[in-house]
Formats: sequence, C-alpha cells, structure tokens
Amino acid sequence: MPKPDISNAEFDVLDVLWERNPATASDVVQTLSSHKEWHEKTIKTLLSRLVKKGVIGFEKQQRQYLYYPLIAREDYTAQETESFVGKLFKGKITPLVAGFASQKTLSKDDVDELKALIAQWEEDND
Amino acid sequence: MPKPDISNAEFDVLDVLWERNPATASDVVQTLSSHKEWHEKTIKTLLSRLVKKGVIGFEKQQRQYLYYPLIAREDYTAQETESFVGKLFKGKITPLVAGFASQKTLSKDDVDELKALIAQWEEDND
DNA sequence: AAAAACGGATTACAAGTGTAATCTTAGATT
DNA sequence: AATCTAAGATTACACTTGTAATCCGTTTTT
Repeated sequence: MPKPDISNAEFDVLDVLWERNPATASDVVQTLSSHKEWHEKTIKTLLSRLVKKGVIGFEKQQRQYLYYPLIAREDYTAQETESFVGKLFKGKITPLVAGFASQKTLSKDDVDELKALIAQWEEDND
Repeated sequence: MPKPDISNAEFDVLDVLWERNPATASDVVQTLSSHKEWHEKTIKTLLSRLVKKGVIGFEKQQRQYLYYPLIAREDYTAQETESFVGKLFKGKITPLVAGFASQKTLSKDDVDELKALIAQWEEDND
C-alpha cells in the first residue's frame, strides 16, 4: 500500500492516539482541548480521514468507537526522518546536527547523550 | 512577513536556484530535466508561485527573467529543522540521531564527523 | 412519549498543490 | 512584412487540507 500522507492537523490527532490507545472521539477532543482551538466536529473529521487513509482503526464500543493507531510512532518517525534528512541534508545526519547545534544551543546533557550514542556505536562496530 | 510555506514541488525548483543563481526559467527546466518528469509549463508555474510568495525574485534580462532566491538555504534549512525536530522529537536532536542510527547504518565517517562536532562543542564550552 | 442531545456520516467550501494548457506579446525566421 | 515562436501571464482543474455545519439515527432526559 502506498504510504498515506498524514497532514499536520491529522498528525496532531494521531499523536493523541499514540499516547492514549484506544480512545474515543471525545477522549481525543478532551485531550486536544488543552492546546488546540479546534471544534469537536473538526476533530471528528480528522479521525474519519485518518480511518479512510488506513492510518487508524476502530472498534465499535456500543454507540461510540474506540480508535487506535495502525502504524507505530517509531515507524512513522523513522520514515519521516529519512525523507526529511534525504530532502534537506542529502541523507546525512551530521550536517543536520551541525546546523542544529549552531542555531539552538545544545545542553551538556544533549552532548553527553550524543557521546553515549557514539560510544555505543563504536562498541557495536569494532 | 509570515514565513511562506514552500510546497514540495516548489522546493525542488528553489533548490535548483540555490545551486545555480541566477538562472533563467529554461536553465531551471534543463537542470530539473535530469531527475524530474515535469513539463516546462509546470516549472514556469512553480517559478511564478515562488515569486508571488516572495521566496525568489527576478530581473528582466531582455526577454527572459533571471531568477534568484531571496532566502538562504541555510535559513530555510534551519527553520525546517527546528520545526521538524520540534514536531517529532520534542525539540531534542539526540533521539533523532538515535532513531536514525538504528535504522540507517552510520558510516565510520559519519561517526567521526559527529565526534569532531562534539569535540568542537566541548572546546567552545569549557 | 416527545424532545433533546450525542455519535458518527455526509456535505461544505475556500485555499493550497500538482500538473499543466491556453493566451498574449514581443522578438526570431522566412 | 507576415508568420512563427518562445517567454511570461492567466486560466484550468482535480485533489488535499483546514475547519467546520448539517443530517440521521439512537440514546437520554424531561
């Protein structure tokens, strides 16, 4: 199946389902109400579109539906990352990190974590 | 001015202008012909849209226009990176790098470059 | 029972996108 | 000079996206 495009608004809805799975439409509405100004109807529409795209599924729970994601966040993230890095950095992470570091300041913790990652890599590949 | 959205197709055109600046429409058409199946008219449309969005500018060169970018690739890249990392990784690069590394294999060169980056950072911040 | 409310389904509608085709006008060709 | 042509301007058109409103049937409420 051709990987479905997930719009920005749809993503926000999907993101809720990744956190709280399964969830009814009104669960999603409630969760989003804290940081989005969306009308309930809007969220219902987005849920329907995600269903139609095959991104989420649902089970009838009496009157309501219980929605749940059909794709894992990790998979989505990995795909998006690959295409993003491919598009803007010719597939190389280093320039991404370099550019990021030159703009947003890295904390010592960030750097420590990166070092740990590298150490791990070196351990695996020696 | 509100940062203009640049669509995917528009990006490919802009990308050519970042490489070859200034360029006529047919320069862009020729450059893109190697990897895109776009009709010349399509590319002209994209150029017009980019002009309208204020992303590129042009100077009349007799009959043709010479187009050139109005925003630097680095700036665009930095902004996109920030929003991408913000959206998918809560603004942290480390998990991005970790996820990337677990999927696409890093080369030794990649790792060396990352180490160099970190060394640089530590030198600047001690 | 009648009315109101709620849940999902269907419809709406403008702006943005991908992907050109047509129009217009000024140089290039014959 | 008449015509062809290439360049940009304008128009096209279906699909997606943001953002709901309306419809329809089933529970609640009164």
